Amino acid sequence: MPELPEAESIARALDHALAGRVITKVEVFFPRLRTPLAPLLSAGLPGRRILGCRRRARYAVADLDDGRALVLHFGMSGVARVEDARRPRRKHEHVVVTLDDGRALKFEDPRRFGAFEVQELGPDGWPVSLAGIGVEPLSDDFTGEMLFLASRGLRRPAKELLMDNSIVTGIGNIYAAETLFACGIAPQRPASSLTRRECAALVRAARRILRAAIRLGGTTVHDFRNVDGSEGKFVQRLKIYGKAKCPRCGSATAKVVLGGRTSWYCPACQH
DNA sequence: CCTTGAACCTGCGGGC
DNA sequence: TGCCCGCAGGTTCAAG
Repeated sequence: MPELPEAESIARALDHALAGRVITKVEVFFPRLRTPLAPLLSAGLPGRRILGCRRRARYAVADLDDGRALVLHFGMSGVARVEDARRPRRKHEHVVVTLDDGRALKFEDPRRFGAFEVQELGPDGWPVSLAGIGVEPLSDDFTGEMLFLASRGLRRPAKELLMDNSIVTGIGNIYAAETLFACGIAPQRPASSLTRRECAALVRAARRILRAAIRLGGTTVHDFRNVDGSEGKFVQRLKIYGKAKCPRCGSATAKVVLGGRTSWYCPACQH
């Protein structure tokens, strides 16, 4: 479900809701998500205070007062909620972390592609499992030149370049499509065919679109919900993802499957 | 190394 | 109404 703007919205809301709270109880209701959940039960979490929550890539990282962190990934259908602990459990609520204020952090994920782990922080201050992932698209490290260099020698489609987490993190199927449309670049163009100028334009467009999406609380197409249950309003700003007609020229959009993902584009505007 | 495809899951909407 | 098919904001691993 979430790409970077959705994960950012969740992490900000969790920071507000969880900072300063002490964990009183941890329950799991399914053996595993993407990884086993049993380690949560033997991690000695009750009594630990949560310092705050931040985001890296599509992960929400809730720091604990003992140098470890809760690391959440939302897969395709994961939802985090903070609500009254007495509220009855939903069908796919797999993890419930009860807090000292009578509320609970609840992780719901029907498809179970998500993850909920406790991890040590590495020397860089981030959970060890996040080492080696690509640059943050909203950081100064994401530049046209960097993207251009990464694209050299790659025959893979330009869209896969934008979605490759080992290069740049957090741009998923929706925002890759929107970024390519904004730049007039066809998603199936080989990455190696991108010019310096085009890479610079892609970087500018991606940053602008991601920032706007964060401002609107992300994009809700199907399942995504913010921590308070609200929907992401950027869905109203989508120009090409899921659209039948191009908003720029009015011609019918086309779909192509790249890397197993449906990719919308305008054959008239994107080359 | 690079690229592709499959695997991991449930739910929902459309067609018959 | 019920069944089958295709499709959904992601990640990872194996094989060519």
